[in-house]
Amino acid sequence: MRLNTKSRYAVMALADMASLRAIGPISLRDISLRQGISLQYLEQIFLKLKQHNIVKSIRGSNGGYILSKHPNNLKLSEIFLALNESVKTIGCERDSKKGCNGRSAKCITHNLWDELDLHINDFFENKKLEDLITN
Amino acid sequence: MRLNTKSRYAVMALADMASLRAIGPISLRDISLRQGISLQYLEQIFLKLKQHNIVKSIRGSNGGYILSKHPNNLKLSEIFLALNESVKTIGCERDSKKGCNGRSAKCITHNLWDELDLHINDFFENKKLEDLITN
DNA sequence: AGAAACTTGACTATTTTAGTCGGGTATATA
DNA sequence: TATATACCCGACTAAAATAGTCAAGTTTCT
Ligand code: FES
Ligand code: FES
Repeated sequence: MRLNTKSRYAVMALADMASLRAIGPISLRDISLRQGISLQYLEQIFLKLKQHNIVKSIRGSNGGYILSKHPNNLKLSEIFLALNESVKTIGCERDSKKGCNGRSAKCITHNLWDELDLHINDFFENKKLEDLITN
Repeated sequence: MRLNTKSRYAVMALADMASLRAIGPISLRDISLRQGISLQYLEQIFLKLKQHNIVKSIRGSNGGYILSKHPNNLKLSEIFLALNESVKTIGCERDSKKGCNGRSAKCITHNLWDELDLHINDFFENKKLEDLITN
């Protein structure tokens, strides 16, 4: 069970931004250099972050991105949501009438995976971006 | 972030066995039919479960598998361990001197993933197989 | 003897991941 | 206004992981 790099890099990049406590925009190029993440990969990631209003973009020379919210107010769950990295340890399609084994009823372990998902989501709900840079 | 089918099936199959509360061995063929899991895939899974002493095998006709422990005493973490399904959401190699970005220091998010791993492992440590069949 | 059931290694199709490539568009500044 | 900087975005791809299947056993019960 592992996290994908997009989600990890997103958190890394945003933590990088937050730790600067900058006023103006921060360019992806700088984040790329500081964090060792491919610039073009960062662009993919920030496209989604922008669509979910986690960052705002400023185009053109001297442009870059700024955080839409104060790090104290940005839950990690919002970041994961933006990247479609849903926690879905479960086997069955969530809305389907059929269970994970193609039968109609929920399987014997269904509730377990539901609980696990909740447990993991709790973690992300209770972590703020600020928490990453203050200790 | 998803669980692989081997781990899910392992828990399903063991829960199936536990819920029978049988005295004698239970054949994979029966589990396969009841739970809708490929017999040959189950064989792969039970090989590992046996190697980790979670089940014992009885060969020959009327053979099958029996649980090595009472379901009340079998933590889910043991099952995941048996299938090498370690929780490793982290980016860097755990023992390496280098961080996830190839640099020497730990990255800004390293502690976060460590905490997440602990959080998830807690869940598995505190769940017993018995918990799946009593409610 | 024959059937049931475990044992094991090798193989493979599919899917997912982790990116790269290439061509844009917008804007600050000289 | 020229130019460099930096965001924008769809398409593509190599590599790895996943989710199995296949084949050829061995053991033991009846
Ligand atoms: S996990 Fe939902 S039916 Fe099996
Ligand atoms: S996750 Fe350990 S150094 Fe980045």
